[in-house]
Amino acid sequence: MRYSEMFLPTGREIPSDAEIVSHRLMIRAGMIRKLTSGIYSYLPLGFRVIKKVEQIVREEMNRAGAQEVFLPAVQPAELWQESGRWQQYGKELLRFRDRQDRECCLGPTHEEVITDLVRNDVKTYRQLPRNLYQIQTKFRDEVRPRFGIMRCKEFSMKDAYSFDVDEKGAEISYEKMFEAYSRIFSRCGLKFRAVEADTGNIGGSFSHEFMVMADTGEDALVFCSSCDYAANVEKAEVARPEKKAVDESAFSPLEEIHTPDVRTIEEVCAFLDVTPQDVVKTLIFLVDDSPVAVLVRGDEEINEAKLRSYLGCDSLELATDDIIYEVTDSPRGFAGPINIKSRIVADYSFVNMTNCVVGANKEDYHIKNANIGRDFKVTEFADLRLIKETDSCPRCESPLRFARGIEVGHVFKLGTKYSKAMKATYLDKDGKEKYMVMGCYGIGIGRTAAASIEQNYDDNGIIWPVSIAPFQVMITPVNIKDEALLTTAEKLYQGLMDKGIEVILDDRDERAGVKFNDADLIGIPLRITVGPKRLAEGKVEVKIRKSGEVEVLSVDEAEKFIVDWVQAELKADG
RNA sequence: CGGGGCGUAGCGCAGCCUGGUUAGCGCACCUGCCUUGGGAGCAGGGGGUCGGAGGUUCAAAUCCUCUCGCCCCGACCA
Repeated sequence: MRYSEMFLPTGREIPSDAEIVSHRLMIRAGMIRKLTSGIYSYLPLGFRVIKKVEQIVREEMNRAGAQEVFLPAVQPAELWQESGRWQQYGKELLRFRDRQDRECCLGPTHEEVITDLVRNDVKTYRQLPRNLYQIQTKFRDEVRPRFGIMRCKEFSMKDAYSFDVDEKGAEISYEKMFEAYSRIFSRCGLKFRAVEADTGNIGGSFSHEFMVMADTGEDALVFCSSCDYAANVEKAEVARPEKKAVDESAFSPLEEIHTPDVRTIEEVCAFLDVTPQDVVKTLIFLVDDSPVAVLVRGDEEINEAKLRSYLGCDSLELATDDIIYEVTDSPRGFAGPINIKSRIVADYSFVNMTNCVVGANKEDYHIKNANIGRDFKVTEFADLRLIKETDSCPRCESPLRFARGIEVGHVFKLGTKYSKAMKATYLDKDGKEKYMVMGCYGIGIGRTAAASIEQNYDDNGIIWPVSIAPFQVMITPVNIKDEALLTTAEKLYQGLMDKGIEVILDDRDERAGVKFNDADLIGIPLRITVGPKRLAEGKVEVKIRKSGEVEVLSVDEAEKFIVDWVQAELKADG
């Protein structure tokens, strides 16, 4: 392409509403523009990157035996009612009515549609396994879109769905996708890790997230320093501590203490001169409309994802003051397990606590020397707390490392969650009707592109890996009014295009500095500078964006160098 | 949904507190000259419902009320 003919509005100013590097650079490089909150247009340069990512995804999905389909964005409510998610999904699901007053939604994901499709056309084990995927616009009405296209409402996602005859088959499908994903993100030039993850809204038994390592990532991750355990902190397990023998003779007598206006753990510790390890934190949650008291040691935090998963509930939120009053006969800040009017579940951190401080369920009072068994009963213990730096690996007990990441892909073992709800069955060899076993697999296309920028940039702009670069080469004649320079640049331009190289000829009547800065900003991997000094010797310069290395070559040598270099880079990523 | 901030030219901002010529600056844009290896210089020029509505006033970008939008923090969430 000739730069002079391109729609490529680059900018020098840093957009004031962009917080993270990828967002700023995508705006400045003329890749995207915001239409409204969480909704973006892709300009030609940005769209080329998207297409590159999509192509890599297609190639690897096809290689893994998946087949591409294209499902509707608008979906009828009935399907979602069948799966139960019409109620569960919450406000992120954009619902509306058509002119016949039928309830519809914009698809945030496509389990329902694909399951409906497959149940109608797959009847026998002979038609299984199958894996279908699509690359399509999803709509999720995010509470707070942010970071440009990193978390937006309308976005392009590759979603794949596998259908198998049994768990064993589903396991194989899952492994194939896991491998395909690893290849995809490697080819996109990303440094990533797969981590165990919570299954959230999608459900199912087990999942891995593919995380691009970046400090600006929204997810916190934990890794074992010696074994290969890696997990999202919202999923990370904490080992159950050994239950110590209880010595009831060491129990001190219960003591109710007046603690006016003392509510938080810090206030309790200061007032009673104890440590957070001595205090029981009692949190009241509203779980599918009934209250549940959750106990955790005072220095620990509840992990709501784990709690949600343990309780198997649709909705979970911290209780309002009204509910707290109902359950504890007191305002917020004085809840405790003794005589509380709700179900109690406790985190493992609570197992070995003795003579602890608890709320009295009475305004302005706490109780000292509370003991499980003697003073109250707890029958449910579970791993409910957030992992922290001082914890050790739940698998091998080695020290842990923490880091942040961007979730670019997520693979799920769904089991029969959707096939049961929506009666997706097949007949096995014995003529018996069985539920298909499903998996689903997503990749955020735009997010993958943005994540690449988070990992590859410098003060001057983006540094694309060749595999997803919008163009591979930029030719920069330093002065287009110099006939010799322009002629040489044109010759290179034609020659490289003939060899299948994607190239921009910067034929603008701009000063060299402007062109260099734009080339760096939009991150083209190679730049050929055609200038008078070198051309006098019949040479041009080829500069490698990522290393800054410069090769001085004749025109023919430059062509060959570039073709070879591009091939080598593509091979290295693949 | 709670807390905070911001809406003035394509972008980045000043002016508002303390109302008063024709609403400014930088970048970008157009014309001409000049210049051409890391965002040049000079001269001239175009572009504004000051987010919107209502109100106060002789007079509103400025004060008041309502409203819409955007951003950040939290809550929430693949």
